Amino acid sequence: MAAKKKSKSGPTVGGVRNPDPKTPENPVPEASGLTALSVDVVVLRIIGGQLSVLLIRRGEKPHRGRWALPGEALETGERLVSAARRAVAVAGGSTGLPNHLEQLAAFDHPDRYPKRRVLSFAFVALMAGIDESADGLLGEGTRWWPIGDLEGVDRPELAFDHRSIVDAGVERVRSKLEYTSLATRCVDEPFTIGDLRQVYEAVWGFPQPAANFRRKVLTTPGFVEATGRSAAVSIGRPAELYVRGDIALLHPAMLRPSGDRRR
Amino acid sequence: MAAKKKSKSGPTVGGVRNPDPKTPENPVPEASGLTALSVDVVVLRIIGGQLSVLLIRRGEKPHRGRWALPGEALETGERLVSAARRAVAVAGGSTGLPNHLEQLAAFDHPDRYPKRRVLSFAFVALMAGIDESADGLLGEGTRWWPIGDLEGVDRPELAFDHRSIVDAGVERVRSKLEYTSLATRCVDEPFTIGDLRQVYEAVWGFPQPAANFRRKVLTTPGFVEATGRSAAVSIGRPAELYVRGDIALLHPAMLRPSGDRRR
DNA sequence: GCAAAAGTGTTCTATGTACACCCATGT
DNA sequence: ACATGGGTGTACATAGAACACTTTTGC
Repeated sequence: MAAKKKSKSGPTVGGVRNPDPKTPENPVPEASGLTALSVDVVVLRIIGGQLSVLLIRRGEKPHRGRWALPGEALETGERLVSAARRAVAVAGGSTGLPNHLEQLAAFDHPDRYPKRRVLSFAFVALMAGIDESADGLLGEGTRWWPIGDLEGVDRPELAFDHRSIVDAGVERVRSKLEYTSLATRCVDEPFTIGDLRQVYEAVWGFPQPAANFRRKVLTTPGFVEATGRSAAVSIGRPAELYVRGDIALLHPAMLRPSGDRRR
Repeated sequence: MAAKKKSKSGPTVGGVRNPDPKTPENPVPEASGLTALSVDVVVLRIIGGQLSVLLIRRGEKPHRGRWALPGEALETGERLVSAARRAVAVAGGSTGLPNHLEQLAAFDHPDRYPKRRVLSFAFVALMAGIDESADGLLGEGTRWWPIGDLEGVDRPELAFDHRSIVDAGVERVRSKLEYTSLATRCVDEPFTIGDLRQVYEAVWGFPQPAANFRRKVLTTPGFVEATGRSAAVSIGRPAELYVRGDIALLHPAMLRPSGDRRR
Protein backbone atom coordinates (compact mmCIF):
# COMPACT_ATOMS: atom_id res chain seq x y z
CA MET A 1 0.00 0.00 0.00
CA ALA A 2 0.99 3.45 -0.61
CA ALA A 3 4.43 2.32 -1.17
CA LYS A 4 5.31 4.61 -3.94
CA LYS A 5 3.49 7.70 -4.39
CA LYS A 6 4.16 11.20 -5.11
CA SER A 7 2.18 13.79 -3.60
CA LYS A 8 1.18 16.62 -5.76
CA SER A 9 1.36 19.17 -3.10
CA GLY A 10 4.92 20.16 -2.53
CA PRO A 11 7.02 18.85 0.19
CA THR A 12 5.89 21.28 2.76
CA VAL A 13 8.62 21.76 5.18
CA GLY A 14 7.96 21.25 8.74
CA GLY A 15 8.63 17.77 8.38
CA VAL A 16 5.80 16.63 6.46
CA ARG A 17 5.41 15.47 3.01
CA ASN A 18 1.92 15.23 2.10
CA PRO A 19 0.31 12.03 1.34
CA ASP A 20 -2.76 13.35 -0.26
CA PRO A 21 -5.50 11.39 1.37
CA LYS A 22 -7.55 11.32 -1.76
CA THR A 23 -5.13 9.73 -4.13
CA PRO A 24 -5.98 6.27 -5.24
CA GLU A 25 -2.65 4.93 -4.18
CA ASN A 26 -3.51 5.79 -0.70
CA PRO A 27 -6.45 3.67 0.17
CA VAL A 28 -6.63 4.79 3.69
CA PRO A 29 -8.93 7.70 4.30
CA GLU A 30 -7.86 10.24 6.75
CA ALA A 31 -10.24 9.13 9.39
CA SER A 32 -8.58 5.80 9.58
CA GLY A 33 -5.74 7.49 11.32
CA LEU A 34 -2.75 6.79 9.21
CA THR A 35 0.20 8.21 11.02
CA ALA A 36 2.75 10.12 9.00
CA LEU A 37 6.36 10.02 10.05
CA SER A 38 8.71 12.92 9.67
CA VAL A 39 12.04 14.15 10.88
CA ASP A 40 12.73 17.69 12.05
CA VAL A 41 16.20 18.97 12.69
CA VAL A 42 17.34 21.69 15.03
CA VAL A 43 20.36 22.89 13.07
CA LEU A 44 22.54 25.04 15.28
CA ARG A 45 25.49 27.22 14.51
CA ILE A 46 27.32 30.06 16.13
CA ILE A 47 27.17 33.29 14.22
CA GLY A 48 28.60 36.49 15.56
CA GLY A 49 28.77 35.10 19.06
CA GLN A 50 25.15 34.01 18.99
CA LEU A 51 23.87 30.50 19.02
CA SER A 52 21.54 30.43 16.05
CA VAL A 53 19.02 28.04 14.63
CA LEU A 54 18.19 27.51 10.99
CA LEU A 55 14.55 28.25 10.19
CA ILE A 56 12.58 28.24 6.99
CA ARG A 57 9.64 30.43 6.26
CA ARG A 58 6.81 28.22 5.16
CA GLY A 59 5.27 28.91 1.81
CA GLU A 60 2.78 26.09 1.89
CA LYS A 61 -0.57 25.24 3.28
CA PRO A 62 -0.55 24.62 6.96
CA HIS A 63 0.99 27.45 8.93
CA ARG A 64 2.00 29.38 5.84
CA GLY A 65 4.25 32.28 6.71
CA ARG A 66 5.43 30.81 9.97
CA TRP A 67 8.97 29.67 10.55
CA ALA A 68 9.67 25.97 10.64
CA LEU A 69 12.58 23.66 11.24
CA PRO A 70 14.07 21.88 8.27
CA GLY A 71 12.24 18.62 7.99
CA GLU A 72 11.62 15.73 5.68
CA ALA A 73 9.18 12.91 5.47
CA LEU A 74 10.62 9.55 6.32
CA GLU A 75 10.78 7.47 3.21
CA THR A 76 9.93 3.83 3.13
CA GLY A 77 12.67 1.81 4.68
CA GLU A 78 14.79 4.85 5.29
CA ARG A 79 16.74 5.36 8.47
CA LEU A 80 15.89 8.35 10.57
CA VAL A 81 19.37 9.77 10.45
CA SER A 82 19.30 9.63 6.71
CA ALA A 83 16.15 11.68 6.52
CA ALA A 84 17.73 14.09 8.97
CA ARG A 85 20.76 14.49 6.72
CA ARG A 86 18.51 15.19 3.78
CA ALA A 87 16.70 17.85 5.73
CA VAL A 88 19.95 19.59 6.63
CA ALA A 89 21.24 19.37 3.08
CA VAL A 90 18.05 20.75 1.59
CA ALA A 91 17.74 23.65 3.97
CA GLY A 92 21.36 24.47 4.49
CA GLY A 93 22.16 24.98 0.84
CA SER A 94 25.90 25.07 0.44
CA THR A 95 26.55 25.58 4.09
CA GLY A 96 28.23 22.21 4.35
CA LEU A 97 27.73 19.08 6.33
CA PRO A 98 26.98 19.07 10.02
CA ASN A 99 29.80 18.14 12.35
CA HIS A 100 27.39 16.44 14.68
CA LEU A 101 23.96 14.91 14.30
CA GLU A 102 22.06 13.12 17.01
CA GLN A 103 18.59 11.97 17.85
CA LEU A 104 16.74 14.22 20.23
CA ALA A 105 13.25 12.93 20.94
CA ALA A 106 9.96 12.02 19.37
CA PHE A 107 7.25 14.66 19.33
CA ASP A 108 3.93 12.95 19.19
CA HIS A 109 1.15 15.16 20.40
CA PRO A 110 -1.91 14.19 18.38
CA ASP A 111 -2.67 17.82 17.56
CA ARG A 112 0.82 18.98 16.79
CA TYR A 113 -0.02 19.05 13.12
CA PRO A 114 -3.42 20.12 11.86
CA LYS A 115 -5.91 17.57 10.63
CA ARG A 116 -3.72 14.57 10.38
CA ARG A 117 -1.40 12.91 12.78
CA VAL A 118 2.24 13.53 12.03
CA LEU A 119 4.73 12.00 14.37
CA SER A 120 8.07 13.72 14.29
CA PHE A 121 11.51 12.55 15.27
CA ALA A 122 13.61 15.51 16.23
CA PHE A 123 17.36 15.65 15.67
CA VAL A 124 19.99 18.17 16.64
CA ALA A 125 22.73 19.12 14.21
CA LEU A 126 25.78 21.29 14.78
CA MET A 127 27.59 23.18 12.07
CA ALA A 128 31.15 24.41 12.52
CA GLY A 129 32.25 28.00 12.23
CA ILE A 130 32.01 30.84 14.66
CA ASP A 131 32.85 33.94 12.67
CA GLU A 132 31.34 33.91 9.24
CA SER A 133 27.95 35.36 8.71
CA ALA A 134 27.34 32.68 6.09
CA ASP A 135 23.90 33.89 5.39
CA GLY A 136 24.38 34.27 1.69
CA LEU A 137 24.60 30.55 1.21
CA LEU A 138 21.06 29.96 2.23
CA GLY A 139 18.03 29.78 0.04
CA GLU A 140 15.21 32.22 -0.14
CA GLY A 141 13.10 32.26 2.97
CA THR A 142 15.77 30.55 4.99
CA ARG A 143 17.83 32.20 7.69
CA TRP A 144 19.72 31.75 10.91
CA TRP A 145 17.83 33.04 13.90
CA PRO A 146 19.80 33.79 17.06
CA ILE A 147 18.02 31.82 19.70
CA GLY A 148 17.90 34.91 21.88
CA ASP A 149 15.78 36.56 19.23
CA LEU A 150 13.12 33.89 19.48
CA GLU A 151 11.89 35.79 22.52
CA GLY A 152 12.19 39.40 21.46
CA VAL A 153 9.64 41.78 20.07
CA ASP A 154 10.54 40.88 16.49
CA ARG A 155 10.39 37.23 17.23
CA PRO A 156 9.37 34.85 14.50
CA GLU A 157 6.20 32.89 14.87
CA LEU A 158 7.18 29.26 14.83
CA ALA A 159 5.12 26.62 13.11
CA PHE A 160 3.53 23.64 14.82
CA ASP A 161 5.34 22.64 18.01
CA HIS A 162 8.68 23.67 16.63
CA ARG A 163 9.31 26.07 19.43
CA SER A 164 9.33 23.16 21.87
CA ILE A 165 11.63 21.23 19.61
CA VAL A 166 14.07 24.10 19.39
CA ASP A 167 14.06 24.45 23.15
CA ALA A 168 14.75 20.77 23.60
CA GLY A 169 17.58 20.89 21.09
CA VAL A 170 19.20 23.91 22.64
CA GLU A 171 18.99 22.44 26.09
CA ARG A 172 20.51 19.19 24.84
CA VAL A 173 23.48 21.02 23.41
CA ARG A 174 23.87 23.21 26.46
CA SER A 175 24.07 20.24 28.72
CA LYS A 176 26.29 18.25 26.43
CA LEU A 177 28.88 21.00 26.44
CA GLU A 178 29.28 20.24 30.09
CA TYR A 179 30.35 16.67 29.97
CA THR A 180 31.36 15.98 26.39
CA SER A 181 33.84 17.45 23.96
CA LEU A 182 31.02 18.55 21.69
CA ALA A 183 32.18 22.15 21.69
CA THR A 184 35.15 21.20 19.55
CA ARG A 185 32.65 20.23 16.85
CA CYS A 186 31.49 23.82 16.63
CA VAL A 187 34.83 25.18 15.47
CA ASP A 188 36.98 24.49 12.44
CA GLU A 189 40.40 23.00 13.02
CA PRO A 190 42.80 24.24 14.06
CA PHE A 191 41.28 26.46 16.68
CA THR A 192 42.39 28.56 19.61
CA ILE A 193 41.30 28.30 23.20
CA GLY A 194 39.61 31.61 22.63
CA ASP A 195 37.56 30.13 19.80
CA LEU A 196 36.44 27.36 22.09
CA ARG A 197 35.58 29.86 24.76
CA GLN A 198 33.40 31.73 22.33
CA VAL A 199 31.50 28.51 21.72
CA TYR A 200 30.77 28.06 25.39
CA GLU A 201 29.81 31.69 25.80
CA ALA A 202 27.49 31.63 22.81
CA VAL A 203 25.80 28.37 23.76
CA TRP A 204 25.47 29.05 27.45
CA GLY A 205 24.80 32.71 27.00
CA PHE A 206 27.13 34.07 29.62
CA PRO A 207 30.82 35.00 29.72
CA GLN A 208 33.55 32.61 30.74
CA PRO A 209 36.54 34.02 32.61
CA ALA A 210 39.29 33.55 30.04
CA ALA A 211 42.12 32.58 32.33
CA ASN A 212 40.27 29.90 34.23
CA PHE A 213 38.58 28.63 31.12
CA ARG A 214 41.92 28.02 29.50
CA ARG A 215 43.18 26.07 32.46
CA LYS A 216 40.06 23.96 32.68
CA VAL A 217 40.30 22.98 29.04
CA LEU A 218 44.01 22.21 29.16
CA THR A 219 43.80 20.18 32.35
CA THR A 220 40.99 18.01 31.02
CA PRO A 221 42.84 15.09 29.44
CA GLY A 222 42.05 14.46 25.80
CA PHE A 223 39.85 17.50 25.31
CA VAL A 224 42.18 19.33 22.93
CA GLU A 225 45.59 18.61 21.50
CA ALA A 226 48.30 21.21 21.00
CA THR A 227 49.78 21.65 17.54
CA GLY A 228 52.72 23.86 18.50
CA ARG A 229 51.71 26.41 15.92
CA SER A 230 50.31 29.83 16.58
CA ALA A 231 47.51 31.66 14.91
CA ALA A 232 47.97 34.58 12.60
CA VAL A 233 47.20 37.59 14.65
CA SER A 234 44.35 39.94 14.27
CA ILE A 235 45.00 41.92 17.37
CA GLY A 236 46.86 41.11 20.56
CA ARG A 237 49.21 38.26 21.24
CA PRO A 238 48.96 35.37 18.80
CA ALA A 239 47.12 32.39 20.26
CA GLU A 240 48.35 28.83 20.25
CA LEU A 241 46.50 26.47 17.95
CA TYR A 242 44.84 23.21 18.94
CA VAL A 243 42.96 20.37 17.33
CA ARG A 244 40.23 18.17 18.74
CA GLY A 245 41.36 15.62 21.29
CA ASP A 246 40.47 11.96 21.14
CA ILE A 247 37.97 11.66 23.93
CA ALA A 248 34.23 12.22 23.87
CA LEU A 249 33.52 12.43 27.59
CA LEU A 250 35.14 15.11 29.69
CA HIS A 251 36.57 14.44 33.07
CA PRO A 252 36.41 16.62 34.95
CA ALA A 253 33.36 18.15 33.35
CA MET A 254 32.95 21.80 32.41
CA LEU A 255 30.14 22.60 34.79
CA ARG A 256 27.81 25.51 34.44
CA PRO A 257 27.64 27.58 37.60
CA SER A 258 24.43 26.43 39.16
CA GLY A 259 20.71 26.32 38.95
CA ASP A 260 19.89 26.09 35.30
CA ARG A 261 20.73 22.60 34.39
CA ARG A 262 19.34 19.98 32.24
CA ARG A 263 16.98 17.51 30.79
CA MET B 1 18.48 25.45 -2.22
CA ALA B 2 15.42 26.57 -0.70
CA ALA B 3 13.26 24.34 1.18
CA LYS B 4 10.78 23.76 -1.46
CA LYS B 5 12.98 22.00 -3.84
CA LYS B 6 13.21 18.33 -3.59
CA SER B 7 9.91 17.02 -4.60
CA LYS B 8 10.98 13.97 -6.45
CA SER B 9 11.08 10.91 -4.37
CA GLY B 10 7.81 9.65 -3.19
CA PRO B 11 6.76 10.98 0.10
CA THR B 12 5.48 7.69 1.25
CA VAL B 13 4.88 8.34 4.77
CA GLY B 14 5.20 5.45 7.03
CA GLY B 15 1.75 4.23 7.55
CA VAL B 16 1.05 2.56 10.72
CA ARG B 17 -1.09 -0.13 12.08
CA ASN B 18 -0.72 -2.76 14.63
CA PRO B 19 2.68 -4.28 14.29
CA ASP B 20 2.35 -6.63 17.15
CA PRO B 21 2.29 -10.08 15.70
CA LYS B 22 0.69 -11.40 18.81
CA THR B 23 -2.53 -9.61 18.36
CA PRO B 24 -4.88 -11.54 16.16
CA GLU B 25 -6.69 -8.45 15.17
CA ASN B 26 -3.70 -7.15 13.37
CA PRO B 27 -5.18 -6.26 10.03
CA VAL B 28 -2.08 -5.29 8.17
CA PRO B 29 -0.59 -7.83 5.85
CA GLU B 30 3.13 -8.01 5.77
CA ALA B 31 5.26 -7.23 2.80
CA SER B 32 3.83 -3.85 2.19
CA GLY B 33 6.09 -0.91 2.61
CA LEU B 34 4.19 0.09 5.63
CA THR B 35 6.20 0.92 8.67
CA ALA B 36 4.87 -0.43 11.92
CA LEU B 37 5.28 1.55 15.08
CA SER B 38 5.80 0.03 18.45
CA VAL B 39 6.90 0.98 21.92
CA ASP B 40 9.33 -1.05 24.00
CA VAL B 41 9.93 -0.34 27.64
CA VAL B 42 13.00 -1.00 29.73
CA VAL B 43 11.30 -1.57 33.06
CA LEU B 44 13.86 -1.40 35.83
CA ARG B 45 13.65 -2.25 39.46
CA ILE B 46 16.00 -3.00 42.27
CA ILE B 47 15.66 -6.48 43.67
CA GLY B 48 17.97 -7.81 46.30
CA GLY B 49 20.52 -5.11 45.63
CA GLN B 50 20.55 -5.80 41.91
CA LEU B 51 19.30 -3.52 39.22
CA SER B 52 16.96 -5.75 37.26
CA VAL B 53 15.06 -5.53 34.03
CA LEU B 54 11.69 -7.06 33.25
CA LEU B 55 11.83 -9.50 30.35
CA ILE B 56 9.26 -11.71 28.73
CA ARG B 57 9.97 -15.00 27.10
CA ARG B 58 8.48 -14.87 23.65
CA GLY B 59 6.05 -17.59 22.75
CA GLU B 60 5.30 -16.37 19.27
CA LYS B 61 6.65 -16.45 15.81
CA PRO B 62 9.69 -14.29 15.40
CA HIS B 63 12.42 -15.03 17.91
CA ARG B 64 10.31 -17.52 19.80
CA GLY B 65 11.95 -18.50 23.07
CA ARG B 66 14.08 -15.42 23.29
CA TRP B 67 13.59 -12.78 25.93
CA ALA B 68 12.02 -9.51 24.95
CA LEU B 69 11.15 -6.21 26.52
CA PRO B 70 7.52 -5.49 27.23
CA GLY B 71 6.19 -3.79 24.15
CA GLU B 72 2.99 -2.74 22.53
CA ALA B 73 1.93 -1.58 19.13
CA LEU B 74 1.09 2.06 18.91
CA GLU B 75 -2.61 2.40 18.35
CA THR B 76 -4.14 4.88 16.01
CA GLY B 77 -3.93 8.33 17.46
CA GLU B 78 -2.41 7.07 20.65
CA ARG B 79 0.37 8.89 22.43
CA LEU B 80 3.63 7.07 22.84
CA VAL B 81 3.62 7.33 26.59
CA SER B 82 0.21 5.77 26.69
CA ALA B 83 1.36 2.74 24.76
CA ALA B 84 4.33 2.56 27.09
CA ARG B 85 2.04 2.50 30.11
CA ARG B 86 0.03 -0.29 28.57
CA ALA B 87 3.15 -2.30 27.98
CA VAL B 88 4.19 -1.95 31.60
CA ALA B 89 0.74 -2.81 32.85
CA VAL B 90 0.46 -5.88 30.68
CA ALA B 91 3.85 -7.27 31.54
CA GLY B 92 4.08 -6.18 35.13
CA GLY B 93 0.94 -7.90 36.24
CA SER B 94 0.05 -6.59 39.64
CA THR B 95 3.45 -5.10 40.26
CA GLY B 96 2.01 -1.62 40.30
CA LEU B 97 2.56 1.56 38.38
CA PRO B 98 5.97 2.86 37.49
CA ASN B 99 7.25 5.81 39.48
CA HIS B 100 8.98 7.20 36.46
CA LEU B 101 8.51 6.83 32.73
CA GLU B 102 10.47 8.66 30.08
CA GLN B 103 11.26 8.50 26.42
CA LEU B 104 14.60 6.99 25.62
CA ALA B 105 15.23 6.90 21.88
CA ALA B 106 13.92 5.55 18.63
CA PHE B 107 15.39 2.31 17.35
CA ASP B 108 15.05 2.24 13.65
CA HIS B 109 17.45 -0.17 12.04
CA PRO B 110 15.67 -1.57 9.01
CA ASP B 111 16.56 -5.12 9.95
CA ARG B 112 15.88 -4.91 13.64
CA TYR B 113 12.71 -6.89 13.10
CA PRO B 114 12.51 -9.72 10.60
CA LYS B 115 10.65 -9.31 7.34
CA ARG B 116 8.85 -6.09 8.01
CA ARG B 117 9.99 -2.75 9.25
CA VAL B 118 9.07 -2.07 12.82
CA LEU B 119 10.19 1.21 14.23
CA SER B 120 10.37 1.19 17.97
CA PHE B 121 10.24 3.99 20.50
CA ALA B 122 12.03 2.91 23.61
CA PHE B 123 11.04 4.10 27.06
CA VAL B 124 12.58 3.62 30.47
CA ALA B 125 10.40 2.92 33.48
CA LEU B 126 11.35 2.72 37.12
CA MET B 127 9.44 0.75 39.72
CA ALA B 128 9.81 1.46 43.40
CA GLY B 129 10.91 -1.04 46.01
CA ILE B 130 14.29 -2.32 46.92
CA ASP B 131 13.66 -5.31 49.12
CA GLU B 132 10.80 -7.42 47.97
CA SER B 133 11.42 -10.21 45.57
CA ALA B 134 8.02 -9.54 44.02
CA ASP B 135 8.46 -12.24 41.48
CA GLY B 136 5.22 -13.99 42.25
CA LEU B 137 3.20 -11.15 40.85
CA LEU B 138 4.42 -11.66 37.36
CA GLY B 139 2.84 -13.67 34.63
CA GLU B 140 4.10 -16.91 33.20
CA GLY B 141 7.26 -16.47 31.18
CA THR B 142 7.96 -13.11 32.72
CA ARG B 143 10.75 -12.38 35.14
CA TRP B 144 13.17 -9.83 36.48
CA TRP B 145 16.69 -10.32 35.20
CA PRO B 146 19.52 -8.69 37.12
CA ILE B 147 21.34 -6.69 34.51
CA GLY B 148 24.60 -8.23 35.63
CA ASP B 149 23.24 -11.61 34.61
CA LEU B 150 22.75 -10.49 31.03
CA GLU B 151 26.45 -11.16 30.58
CA GLY B 152 26.95 -14.37 32.49
CA VAL B 153 27.08 -17.95 31.31
CA ASP B 154 23.38 -18.45 31.93
CA ARG B 155 22.54 -15.28 30.14
CA PRO B 156 19.24 -15.00 28.35
CA GLU B 157 19.22 -14.61 24.63
CA LEU B 158 17.51 -11.33 23.93
CA ALA B 159 15.17 -10.83 21.02
CA PHE B 160 15.68 -8.35 18.19
CA ASP B 161 17.84 -5.40 19.21
CA HIS B 162 16.54 -5.45 22.75
CA ARG B 163 19.97 -5.85 24.19
CA SER B 164 20.94 -2.47 22.79
CA ILE B 165 17.77 -0.96 24.14
CA VAL B 166 18.41 -2.34 27.60
CA ASP B 167 21.93 -0.95 27.53
CA ALA B 168 20.69 2.47 26.51
CA GLY B 169 18.07 2.44 29.25
CA VAL B 170 20.49 1.38 31.94
CA GLU B 171 22.98 4.01 30.92
CA ARG B 172 20.29 6.65 30.92
CA VAL B 173 19.32 5.81 34.47
CA ARG B 174 22.91 5.58 35.62
CA SER B 175 23.65 9.03 34.37
CA LYS B 176 20.42 10.53 35.61
CA LEU B 177 21.19 9.40 39.13
CA GLU B 178 24.08 11.81 38.97
CA TYR B 179 22.30 15.04 38.34
CA THR B 180 18.64 14.41 39.14
CA SER B 181 16.72 13.20 42.15
CA LEU B 182 15.58 10.13 40.22
CA ALA B 183 16.93 7.76 42.85
CA THR B 184 14.15 8.80 45.21
CA ARG B 185 11.72 7.32 42.69
CA CYS B 186 13.21 3.89 43.24
CA VAL B 187 12.22 3.70 46.88
CA ASP B 188 8.92 3.76 48.69
CA GLU B 189 8.27 6.63 51.03
CA PRO B 190 9.33 7.11 53.66
CA PHE B 191 12.87 5.89 53.17
CA THR B 192 16.18 6.00 54.94
CA ILE B 193 19.45 7.36 53.65
CA GLY B 194 20.59 3.78 53.64
CA ASP B 195 17.78 2.82 51.29
CA LEU B 196 18.82 5.58 48.94
CA ARG B 197 22.39 4.44 49.13
CA GLN B 198 21.35 0.96 48.12
CA VAL B 199 19.74 2.44 45.03
CA TYR B 200 22.95 4.13 43.99
CA GLU B 201 24.99 1.05 44.71
CA ALA B 202 22.65 -1.20 42.76
CA VAL B 203 22.38 1.08 39.76
CA TRP B 204 26.02 2.06 39.58
CA GLY B 205 27.27 -1.32 40.59
CA PHE B 206 29.82 -0.25 43.16
CA PRO B 207 29.74 0.58 46.86
CA GLN B 208 29.21 4.08 48.23
CA PRO B 209 31.00 5.05 51.44
CA ALA B 210 28.07 5.40 53.81
CA ALA B 211 29.27 8.37 55.82
CA ASN B 212 30.12 10.60 52.88
CA PHE B 213 27.08 9.50 50.96
CA ARG B 214 24.86 10.64 53.75
CA ARG B 215 26.48 14.04 53.86
CA LYS B 216 26.27 14.51 50.14
CA VAL B 217 22.57 13.76 50.11
CA LEU B 218 21.78 15.96 53.07
CA THR B 219 23.80 18.93 51.83
CA THR B 220 22.12 18.88 48.43
CA PRO B 221 19.18 21.24 48.87
CA GLY B 222 15.81 19.78 48.08
CA PHE B 223 16.99 16.24 47.48
CA VAL B 224 15.29 14.70 50.51
CA GLU B 225 13.20 16.04 53.33
CA ALA B 226 13.40 14.88 56.91
CA THR B 227 10.27 13.60 58.61
CA GLY B 228 11.60 13.52 62.14
CA ARG B 229 10.52 9.93 62.51
CA SER B 230 12.76 6.91 62.74
CA ALA B 231 12.49 3.54 61.11
CA ALA B 232 11.58 0.41 62.93
CA VAL B 233 14.79 -1.39 63.48
CA SER B 234 15.93 -4.58 61.97
CA ILE B 235 19.43 -4.46 63.30
CA GLY B 236 21.62 -1.63 64.48
CA ARG B 237 20.65 1.91 65.29
CA PRO B 238 17.27 3.00 63.90
CA ALA B 239 17.62 5.21 60.83
CA GLU B 240 15.92 8.54 60.34
CA LEU B 241 13.17 8.62 57.78
CA TYR B 242 12.95 10.95 54.80
CA VAL B 243 10.61 11.71 51.93
CA ARG B 244 11.36 12.96 48.45
CA GLY B 245 12.36 16.58 48.22
CA ASP B 246 10.84 19.04 45.82
CA ILE B 247 13.58 19.50 43.29
CA ALA B 248 14.37 17.47 40.20
CA LEU B 249 17.88 18.66 39.45
CA LEU B 250 20.63 18.14 41.97
CA HIS B 251 23.15 20.77 42.78
CA PRO B 252 25.77 19.83 43.50
CA ALA B 253 25.48 16.62 41.54
CA MET B 254 26.23 13.13 42.84
CA LEU B 255 29.14 12.39 40.56
CA ARG B 256 30.41 8.97 39.77
CA PRO B 257 34.13 8.63 40.43
CA SER B 258 35.59 8.89 36.97
CA GLY B 259 35.91 7.34 33.62
CA ASP B 260 32.65 5.55 33.01
CA ARG B 261 30.22 8.25 32.24
CA ARG B 262 27.35 8.77 29.99
CA ARG B 263 25.28 9.11 26.91
C1' DG C 1 54.29 53.43 24.53
C1' DC C 2 49.54 51.76 24.31
C1' DA C 3 45.70 48.66 23.39
C1' DA C 4 44.24 44.16 23.16
C1' DA C 5 44.08 39.45 23.63
C1' DA C 6 46.95 35.41 25.27
C1' DG C 7 48.83 33.17 28.92
C1' DT C 8 50.68 32.47 34.12
C1' DG C 9 50.60 32.73 39.31
C1' DT C 10 48.38 32.86 43.57
C1' DT C 11 44.87 32.89 46.98
C1' DC C 12 40.49 31.53 48.73
C1' DT C 13 36.65 28.56 48.91
C1' DA C 14 33.68 24.72 47.75
C1' DT C 15 33.40 20.04 47.11
C1' DG C 16 35.07 15.10 47.27
C1' DT C 17 37.67 11.35 49.90
C1' DA C 18 39.45 8.79 53.64
C1' DC C 19 39.14 7.26 58.00
C1' DA C 20 38.53 7.47 62.95
C1' DC C 21 35.07 7.62 66.13
C1' DC C 22 30.56 7.79 68.62
C1' DC C 23 25.37 6.37 68.89
C1' DA C 24 21.32 3.48 69.45
C1' DT C 25 19.37 -0.60 69.01
C1' DG C 26 18.67 -6.21 69.30
C1' DT C 27 20.56 -10.25 71.02
C1' DA D 1 29.13 -7.02 76.11
C1' DC D 2 29.17 -6.82 71.38
C1' DA D 3 27.73 -6.89 66.73
C1' DT D 4 25.55 -4.00 63.43
C1' DG D 5 24.17 -0.35 60.77
C1' DG D 6 23.30 4.86 61.63
C1' DG D 7 25.41 9.15 62.20
C1' DT D 8 29.37 12.86 63.29
C1' DG D 9 34.13 14.99 63.18
C1' DT D 10 38.12 16.06 61.01
C1' DA D 11 42.02 16.34 57.99
C1' DC D 12 43.57 16.23 53.37
C1' DA D 13 43.26 16.53 48.28
C1' DT D 14 41.21 18.34 44.27
C1' DA D 15 38.63 21.53 41.55
C1' DG D 16 36.43 26.12 40.75
C1' DA D 17 36.33 31.43 41.30
C1' DA D 18 38.52 35.70 41.62
C1' DC D 19 41.97 38.67 40.44
C1' DA D 20 46.58 40.48 39.80
C1' DC D 21 50.13 40.13 36.71
C1' DT D 22 53.20 39.08 32.62
C1' DT D 23 53.74 38.18 27.47
C1' DT D 24 53.39 39.09 22.61
C1' DT D 25 51.66 41.05 18.96
C1' DG D 26 49.82 45.55 15.83
C1' DC D 27 49.67 50.27 15.61
